[in-house]
Amino acid sequence: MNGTRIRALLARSPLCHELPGPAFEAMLRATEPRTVAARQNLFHQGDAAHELIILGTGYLKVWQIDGSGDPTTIHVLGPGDPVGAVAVFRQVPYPATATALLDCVALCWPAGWMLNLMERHPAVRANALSLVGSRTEELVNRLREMATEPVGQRTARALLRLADQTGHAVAGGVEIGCPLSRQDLAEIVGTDLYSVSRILRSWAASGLVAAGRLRVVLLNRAAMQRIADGDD
Amino acid sequence: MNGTRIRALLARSPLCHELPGPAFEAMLRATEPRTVAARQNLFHQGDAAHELIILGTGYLKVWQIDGSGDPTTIHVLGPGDPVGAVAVFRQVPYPATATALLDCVALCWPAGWMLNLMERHPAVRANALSLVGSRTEELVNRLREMATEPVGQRTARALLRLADQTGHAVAGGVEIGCPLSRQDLAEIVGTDLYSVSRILRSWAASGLVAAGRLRVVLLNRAAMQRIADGDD
DNA sequence: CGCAAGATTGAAGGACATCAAAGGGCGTGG
DNA sequence: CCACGCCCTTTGATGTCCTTCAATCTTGCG
Repeated sequence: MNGTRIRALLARSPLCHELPGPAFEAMLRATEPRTVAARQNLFHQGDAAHELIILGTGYLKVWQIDGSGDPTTIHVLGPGDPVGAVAVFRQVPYPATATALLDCVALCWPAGWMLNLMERHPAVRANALSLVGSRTEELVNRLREMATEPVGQRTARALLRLADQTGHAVAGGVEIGCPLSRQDLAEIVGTDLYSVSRILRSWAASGLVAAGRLRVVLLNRAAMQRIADGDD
Repeated sequence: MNGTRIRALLARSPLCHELPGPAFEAMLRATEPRTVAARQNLFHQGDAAHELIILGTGYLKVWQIDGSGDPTTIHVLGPGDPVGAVAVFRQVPYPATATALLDCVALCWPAGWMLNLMERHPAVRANALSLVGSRTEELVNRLREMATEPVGQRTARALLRLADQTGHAVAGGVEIGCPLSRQDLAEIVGTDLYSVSRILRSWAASGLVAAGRLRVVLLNRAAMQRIADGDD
């Protein structure tokens, strides 16, 4: 990842919005890029939040494991997304584990450096607040869906979100941009891999999606949206 | 609610932590207390967030309704808790409805006044950030529980949270401090009132709780904690 | 006393998780 | 280059937890 691309990425990052020029340049100079191979962890649930991370390239999932060993995926994040920023700003340990779905480049800043920047530039804190706010809003939606909607509907929502976030156009539809197994999808939706497999299969049969190994292509967005909205 | 009590309440409020004395006094002077009768709404999903609210007395629930009319309770809030603060700071409409469970006194400040205070005092924004952060952490936990745990376990967790938050000691146990019907509990747990009724009844039979009309008393906290932890 | 709101209980059915087994792709190493 | 093995995926059978529907009971209050 070269300097020009990093600059462009950072300029679009929610944390740098309305950041004064000199502060932005300082961030650019201070970044410590780090590569993480697919399936490796960027950090682990319980680790001290030493550094602020903005994902440069690749995709990762942020997930938690509960008392009985059941994993749940909280977020899937892509280029430009801050990772674990809340923990850094609150100065608490990471509440979840971040695992690379693909080889990733992570832009890192030491936590102390970033807190210092925040003290000197209110815009950073304002951006952090608005970032956390929008994440919270999404979590509330997920919670409501989990509480009230059946598995099929939640799966449709997950695919639509992933398509918006990571999708790229292919012949006839939009392909989810990161490799997700049925198990991965199950951990996002809150079910098991068997249910996901059956649902995808039935949608494939009716031409809604094309499903392959670690791969899903959305073929009919409108119909998927209707399912997500509960208009079975 | 008299001035002394308001002062004490505000001093303990997470939003006022480390707020300079003069700013604190200004907040005290600027507050516009408002009473809200039980079952009335403080604000409604979609309303413009034109005031910041800190609950003075009483309890309220913050809830959303989904496309098919199914309600979900996001939070139960009590004295000292900010209500809808995220929407005010982000300057977006309230994403949920706040309904009083009891007669309430709400301390209100015009949104503009509060945003101005925030511009002048970084501590306010810092407090807002840490508040949203902790709410987010709780939401993530709720999401994980909703995704992986059975109804009984989630109900146990809800009762424990409510006891910690609103409970007061009574003969033999801790009584939940706000009146919640089986339907209310169901909307918190993510199930229906019939399941809640059956669960509470079976727990009452084994001496874990005492359940009455709009009333639950936790009689055996340790056993309830074991259920919440999945050690059936 | 009677009504209304809340709570309980039973019966029935369905959606979904679980268990078990077998069927593909893909990379790797022989 | 082929074959082996691993991981991902599919599919069937089975069971159960939970929702749904319907009816009755309880409690507090006007």
